[in-house]
Amino acid sequence: MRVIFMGTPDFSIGTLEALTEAGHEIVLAVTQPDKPKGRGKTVQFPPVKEAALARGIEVYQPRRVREPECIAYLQKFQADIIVVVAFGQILPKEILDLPRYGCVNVHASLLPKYRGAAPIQWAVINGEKVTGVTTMRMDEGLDTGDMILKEEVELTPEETGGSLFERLALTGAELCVKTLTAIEEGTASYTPQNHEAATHTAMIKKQLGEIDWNRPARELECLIRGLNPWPSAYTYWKGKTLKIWKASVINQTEQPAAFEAGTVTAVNKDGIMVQTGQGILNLLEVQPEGKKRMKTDAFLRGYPVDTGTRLGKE
RNA sequence: CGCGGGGUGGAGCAGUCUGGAAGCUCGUCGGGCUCAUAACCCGAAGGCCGCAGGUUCAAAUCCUGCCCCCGCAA
Repeated sequence: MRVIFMGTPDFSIGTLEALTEAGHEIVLAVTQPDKPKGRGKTVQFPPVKEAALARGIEVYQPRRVREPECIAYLQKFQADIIVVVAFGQILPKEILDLPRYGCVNVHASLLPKYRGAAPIQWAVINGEKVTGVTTMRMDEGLDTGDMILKEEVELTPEETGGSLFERLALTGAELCVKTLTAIEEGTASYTPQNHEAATHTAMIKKQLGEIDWNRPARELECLIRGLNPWPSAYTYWKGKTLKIWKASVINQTEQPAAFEAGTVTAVNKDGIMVQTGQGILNLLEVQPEGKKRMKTDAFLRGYPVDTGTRLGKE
């Protein structure tokens, strides 16, 4: 099929590649405009742009897709279908109705759960056991379209936002190819979502990673995994930020907390034990400001931490 | 030219301001003690102090340029 592909981050690339390999003709890749990023504020291409250019695919980066000239431009390509994977802009009805087969979206959750911006990370943060990918025929709502295919993926106990991201990107790519095949063959079925059961996720903000030690250790451990590798969970130590990359929950029976939340209760080769609102969290991998991430025992060589130290904002 | 921290034996750090013997906590190797140990004791190996140039009798330390890593911000 003649496909217009819309996407922006790394997550989208797998699908772009898979569609190409499946023999579809990507006639245009639409992605967000270049933005100054990183330390030197240098302008960088969105990942999808890089991938598209590497394959000789034309790239289009409209500020707003709903502008009339943008719609007119897209129309010229006479695409059979538009595939949208984490594009980052809302599509107006004019575009949704443009191609013969409409617009298909690959969403990284089991709809109708986790509609919205960051379904992958939220699934980890919330301690879900299972999540997945859903393809749907887009309508004007936010992830409200009729579902076409769905595939479940189980989370591992060590799952991080990053690892799940990679797995779902692969799953999504395969599922998207299957979806197009079904559409092309006329065998696709469209299942309306149960809107009553819908849940929504907010965009991940950096501040979400600031650890509130009053929360249960179990929740914090999920938060740490979900926000790894971006934007990471962190606390404060001696006035500087200390990122927490890996931690484990120490089983603690009904004993009442002997320390205030955020207090280091013990330090040894196994890690740094921190009192939380419920249970002890053992810090296994950390990163001081300006330094690389390191195992806790390495951290302790150069930065002695005493029992009783308080973590968090002063 | 967005702001800032850092590059010192295998790891993490101190030393740099106030130039003048390479240090700390570990790891590794050998030996000892011990029923035993991630414990303790003794000993050893391992560093062009990111790279290049400059100042100086003398540079990890001061000056100049470059490379690399990282935090914030976006």
